[in-house]
Amino acid sequence: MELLQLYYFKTVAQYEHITKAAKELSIAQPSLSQTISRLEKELGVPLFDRSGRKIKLNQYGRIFLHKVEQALLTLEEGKREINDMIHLEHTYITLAVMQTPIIPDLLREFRLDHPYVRFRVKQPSHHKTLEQLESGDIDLSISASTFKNPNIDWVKLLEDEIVLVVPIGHRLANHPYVKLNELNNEPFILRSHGVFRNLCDRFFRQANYLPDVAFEVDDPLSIRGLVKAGLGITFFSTLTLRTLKDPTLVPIRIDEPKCSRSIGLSWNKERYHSPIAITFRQFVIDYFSKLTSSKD
DNA sequence: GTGCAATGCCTGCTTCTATC
DNA sequence: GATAGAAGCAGGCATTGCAC
Repeated sequence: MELLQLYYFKTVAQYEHITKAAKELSIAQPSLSQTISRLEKELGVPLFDRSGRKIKLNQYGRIFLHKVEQALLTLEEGKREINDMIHLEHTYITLAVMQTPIIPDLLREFRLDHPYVRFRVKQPSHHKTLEQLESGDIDLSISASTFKNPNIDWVKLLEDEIVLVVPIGHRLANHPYVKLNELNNEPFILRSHGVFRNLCDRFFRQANYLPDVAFEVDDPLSIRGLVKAGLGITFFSTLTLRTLKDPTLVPIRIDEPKCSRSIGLSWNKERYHSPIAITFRQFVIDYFSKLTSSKD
């Protein structure tokens, strides 16, 4: 069995059409037909059901295709691993991150010691992040989400407290603590959708409190602007507030319910990770560990 | 009639083996 | 170790057979 046969089989399986697959592979159709026949002969079973002019992957073909894809992927990863060893200075790390101002600081610190590393930073949805972790399109994800997938490893980086934020001079600005259900129709400015909005809605449900959502905004900068303009109050994570360092925004801790989220690092343990991606992974864990201890 | 998969035969390349 | 011939194999062209 040869690698070429496997590439050819994969292409035919994708198209379920020998002529189109041959065109794709830039070889003659009879040649491809024979290659598939030889492969089937070697395996001792047909990989396709032939019906007239049509060929369709059968149960053996589907099982074999799955194994072939795994084998070809492993070889690709092997090539990538060797390439990484040769061209360390051109290594890319692809990162999915939540919207938080701490990420630029994290990347800046890492690049002080590793200036040759290039980053691709994405902000995909929860669903897309899982998809791309599975496919290996992203190396790591830093987010408040966890993924229900046995191949995805997750490490908690920190517990990020969520606080209420009011503008300076607000009637609540002098309160060290508040209870959510004691807010008395304060207008809220919230994200229109997404993970953080879902989190806020969960807090409201826990407090059995129906909020007056005056503004739903996509952009966090706009939320900040609206709060500063005195148009409402909002939730911020303490992590975000620490990096914002904005004296016109007053954080108030929420006494009830307990409002926080777990920020974690996720990666696909079944996929190949370049040495520099593994170095970065450990750097992120250490960075957040230091951040947590400095906060205490 | 047309389109498509399969077959037969040929060519060229690679690998193996024997010989020097 | 180098070289020449044999064998095996992949792929191309021409063609066939079959389904639509």
